[in-house]
Amino acid sequence: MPELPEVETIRAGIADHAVGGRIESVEVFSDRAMRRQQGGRDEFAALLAGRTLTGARRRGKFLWLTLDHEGEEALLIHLGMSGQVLVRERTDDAAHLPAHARVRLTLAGSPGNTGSPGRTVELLFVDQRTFGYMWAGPLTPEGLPEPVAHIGRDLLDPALAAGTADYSELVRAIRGTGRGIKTVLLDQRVLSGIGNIYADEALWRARLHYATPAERLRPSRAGELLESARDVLTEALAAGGTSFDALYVDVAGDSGYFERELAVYGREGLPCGRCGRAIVREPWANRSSFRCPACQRKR
DNA sequence: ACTGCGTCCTGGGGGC
DNA sequence: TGCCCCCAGGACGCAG
Repeated sequence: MPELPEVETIRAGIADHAVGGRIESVEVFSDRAMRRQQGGRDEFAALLAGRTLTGARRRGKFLWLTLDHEGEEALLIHLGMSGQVLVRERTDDAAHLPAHARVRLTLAGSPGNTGSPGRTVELLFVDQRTFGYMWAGPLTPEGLPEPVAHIGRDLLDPALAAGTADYSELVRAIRGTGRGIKTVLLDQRVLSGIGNIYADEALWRARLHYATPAERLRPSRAGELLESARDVLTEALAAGGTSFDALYVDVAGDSGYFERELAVYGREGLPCGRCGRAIVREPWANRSSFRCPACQRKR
């Protein structure tokens, strides 16, 4: 399930294997993947045709590829819960497209920084559960695609290094609400990139119960939680992301290896790595939360 | 203004 | 063995 580390892995893969390519054709197989595009698939295709991919950027779970005439327009990708991006040699046989292929871009020119110029590759957006989408359109003056304009910075953004003004503002924002701390961690407007898996992992590291009212955290405690979250994201990124059922793969089709590092998520009944108590799974906001009942008490 | 809940979707797996 | 229901979840829209 793609959260920040998985999306960053994909961003880096696209930078290596697709940026520099010129979009020769755009094939949209699913209107649902175009649901954020006002003008639908025709507008999407018209905007992209002939453009060259100049860079791959990310904020939280949002990934976008800048287009030539830098600073003006971009191709946005959100992976939802099951989205993948595959970049591979172009195949003519449409029957060999993966199941759930939603969009295919054919890239010519000089795609990637490792291959030889003149080859042709395809960038496939594959998404079984269809919560993901693509969108093409203008960048705001801040350099963000319009659907990203309201999304907060993420913990790998240098602007959120500990001690910066933005970091202090983030701590204030977190403590400025009585909502449960996990709800705040998942609010992409406050802080982006964290989903259900890494929220539970960060809370375990910080020994916090998910329902703790955010306003009850002292600034130092909020800071500890943020550093726990930053650590878990960084470690997961180093491992290439988390994968459970092959729904997530990187651009080459390889799965991540962070699953084995998880302390609580998906580990109901297994011993806590700190105290040995059995991890519990509890219904939370129409989903599940995993925690150690001893290390993360409700107080 | 702010919060929280329902909704979209698919296929794998468990239970009967 | 077969069928049905549940479950996973990101982000947004809407109700209160």
